[in-house]
Amino acid sequence: MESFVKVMKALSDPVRVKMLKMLQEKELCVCEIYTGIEISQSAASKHLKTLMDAGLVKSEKQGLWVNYSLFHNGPNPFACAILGNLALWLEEDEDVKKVKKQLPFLDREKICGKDVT
Amino acid sequence: MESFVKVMKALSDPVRVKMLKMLQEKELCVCEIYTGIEISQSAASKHLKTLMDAGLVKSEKQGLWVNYSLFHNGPNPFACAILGNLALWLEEDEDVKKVKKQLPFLDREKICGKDVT
DNA sequence: CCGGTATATTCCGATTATGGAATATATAGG
DNA sequence: CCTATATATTCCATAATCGGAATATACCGG
Repeated sequence: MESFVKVMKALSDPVRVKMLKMLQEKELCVCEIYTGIEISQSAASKHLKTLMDAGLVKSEKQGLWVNYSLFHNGPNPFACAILGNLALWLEEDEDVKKVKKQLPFLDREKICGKDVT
Repeated sequence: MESFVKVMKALSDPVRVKMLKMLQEKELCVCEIYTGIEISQSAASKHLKTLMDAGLVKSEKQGLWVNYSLFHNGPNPFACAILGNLALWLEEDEDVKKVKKQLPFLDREKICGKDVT
C-alpha cells in the first residue's frame, strides 16, 4: 500500500508529470529538465528526488552531470505499470506538447556554460 | 493534465484506496464504508467527495442512504484505466484484506439502527 | 408541518507539501 | 590544493491537506 500511495503522490503534481513525459523521450540531466520546464534548480532537484523515492526514475552520475531516466523494470511494480500507461497518456496535453517541442534544443553545454543564448 | 493529476491525488491516500477496494466488491453506503475502515462519518464523506470529483466513484440516493459505487466507464479516461488496474492491485495488502474480510458483515440497518451490536 | 436519521458541510487546529534563496557537496581541471 | 561548476540540501515562509466536532441539509414517517 505504501509503495502504491508513494507512486500516486509522486504523480499528483503537474511539474513531476512533465518531467516524466520529458524523460520518456530521452535521458536528461537536471539542467536540461529545469530549463525545459522553467522552474528553479532546487525545485527540479527536489521533485526528482520525489520521483526517485517513488521508483519512477533512476539516476546515473556522469562527471559533474547527473543523468535521469525512467526506471523501466524497476523494483516497484506499480511504478512500472504506470510508466507504461503514461507513455500513451497526455500526449495531447498542451503543456506536455510545449515542453516536448523544445527538447531537441536543450543542450547541457549551452545551458550550463555562461552563454545561455 | 488537470484531470490526470486529480485522479492521482485522489489515489494518494490510503483511506481512499481502501474505499475503492471495498467498492470493488459491491456498492456501499457511507455508513458501511466508514464502519469498515473505522474512520469518522465526516472524514468518510469528505474522502468520498474527493473520489467523486476525480471521477473514480459515483453515487445514487436511495432514500436516506447514499450508495456509492465505482464509476466504471465514467467520463474520465484516466480514472477508468486506473480502476481497471486497481482491481488487480493490492489484493494481497494486509489492510485491504482486513477491510474486505468484514465486508459481508456490514449491514446498513444494523450500523445505523441504535443497536450496533 | 414535525421529529428523527443518514449524509454533507463548515470551522478549526495540526501536519505536510511547495518554492525560493542560500548554502553544502562532489567532481573536473589546472 | 584551489577554483569553478552541476547538483543536492537546508532554511524559511506560504499554502494545501486532514481529522474531529459541530452544524447544516435532505429525506422519511407520522
